[in-house]
Amino acid sequence: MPTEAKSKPVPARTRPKRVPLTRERVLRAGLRLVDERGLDALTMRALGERLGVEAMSLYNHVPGKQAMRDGIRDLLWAELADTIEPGADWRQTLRALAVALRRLAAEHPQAFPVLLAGRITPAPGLRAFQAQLDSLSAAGFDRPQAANALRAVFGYACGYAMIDLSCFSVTSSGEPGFDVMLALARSLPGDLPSDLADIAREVCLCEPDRQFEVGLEALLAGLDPACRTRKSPPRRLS
Amino acid sequence: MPTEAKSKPVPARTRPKRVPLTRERVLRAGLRLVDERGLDALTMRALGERLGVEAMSLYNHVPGKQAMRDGIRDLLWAELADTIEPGADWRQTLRALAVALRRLAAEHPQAFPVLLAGRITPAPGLRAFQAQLDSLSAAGFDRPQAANALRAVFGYACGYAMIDLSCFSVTSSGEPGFDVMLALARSLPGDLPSDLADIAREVCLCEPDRQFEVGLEALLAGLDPACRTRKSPPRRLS
DNA sequence: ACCTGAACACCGTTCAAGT
DNA sequence: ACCTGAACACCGTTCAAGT
Repeated sequence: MPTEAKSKPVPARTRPKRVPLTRERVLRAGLRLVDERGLDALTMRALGERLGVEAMSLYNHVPGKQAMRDGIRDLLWAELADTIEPGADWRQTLRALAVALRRLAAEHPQAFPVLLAGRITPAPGLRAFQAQLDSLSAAGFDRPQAANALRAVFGYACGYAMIDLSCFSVTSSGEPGFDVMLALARSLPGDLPSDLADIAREVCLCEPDRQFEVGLEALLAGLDPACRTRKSPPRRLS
Repeated sequence: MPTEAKSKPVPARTRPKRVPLTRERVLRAGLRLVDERGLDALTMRALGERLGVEAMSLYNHVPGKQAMRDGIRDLLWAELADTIEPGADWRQTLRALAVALRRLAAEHPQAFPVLLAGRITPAPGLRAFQAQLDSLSAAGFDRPQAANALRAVFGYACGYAMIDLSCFSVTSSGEPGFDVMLALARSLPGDLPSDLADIAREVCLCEPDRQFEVGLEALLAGLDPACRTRKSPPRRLS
């Protein structure tokens, strides 16, 4: 750029460039704030400070705090939708939804609960649901069956992920390492009877990654419409 | 009682009797407040008013607001534990846990999310888990298998219940009545493309009560240790 | 022992004023 | 068009003071 140092003096202080605020930027900073310091730390003033601006400026881009929470929720839904990779058959498609949900929870441990806070699923989520339902329809599910299967898998994955969060806040990776044991021990209240502490350990230290899939496969098998037409599953002897 | 109007004058105004405040009473009023007006409405001042007392008095019974939320969470766990009716075999036991969870969500639509808010399950919940694990052990599950089955069913029921809450905030009972359709239509944002509105209707209006059990039975079938020892489920032809 | 009034720091939100 | 200062009502919490 030859015309660089021409017209304006550009006073030596190359100030932070004044990146303009925008709804998108505000919401994204809000999500980061929640992820790092928890939902209670999401404060107009704290968020303003993080963006180098007074709290009142945020109202130029987001109508209020409730709207900000809704916006953050929409960000999560969008991230979920972008993360689902379409599968070849209905099983793959539902599996992809389930693992995307659990990955979302792992990446936003503190923000994840707001995903389900609203009363209705926002548009990006509905679009993802649409793709799921279409895949199920193509595989021979009628529409109500498809909606049911979607609900069941979505619920399973969500609930499993939330339990991960309340047990494995430290780490959600494979082996029950020594550090996890230690962190768990520290987080148990001191006055807990030792038999109950054992229970807590048992429930927390099973292999969540593998077992998540065991349960998921069980669910998928049970949702197969080919299985559900026959009334009693056991083999006939004739 | 013959000695009734004896010693004290009992001045005509039979005042509200001054029921003494207590930790239990404070927490229970807090739960009711959350159920009626939402988690954001849980305020020391509002709760004090409801109890006929200034906000600061609450600190004599509960150390602070976070402790109050924890206490409310413990109330929910206790109610869950009291609501589970022990079953004859492991299937019945897990079923009972699942339906108790979903009933809890239906009875405390606004408070239910705080059940999973904490980092660790409180004692009444652990005791319920203990009973579940014992039942599973007795049925031939080894301990890790038992913990896995518990996690899977708990997660499924929780997640399913949360979806109920975000769809059926109006009513969660059987038939998709006209009022539900109406309420749903009202809660959909006006600018939602009509094909996405159709998706929302499909997902919300399936028969959640019946389908909850379909998914649950599928899961239970898949968790049966008798099924999981064989590697590939399809029948052998020999 | 339990409740209260006054006080402090902090929060969401509004609005007139700046540029 | 976007940001700010001052202001208001409300919140959590502390503490000395009442009974």
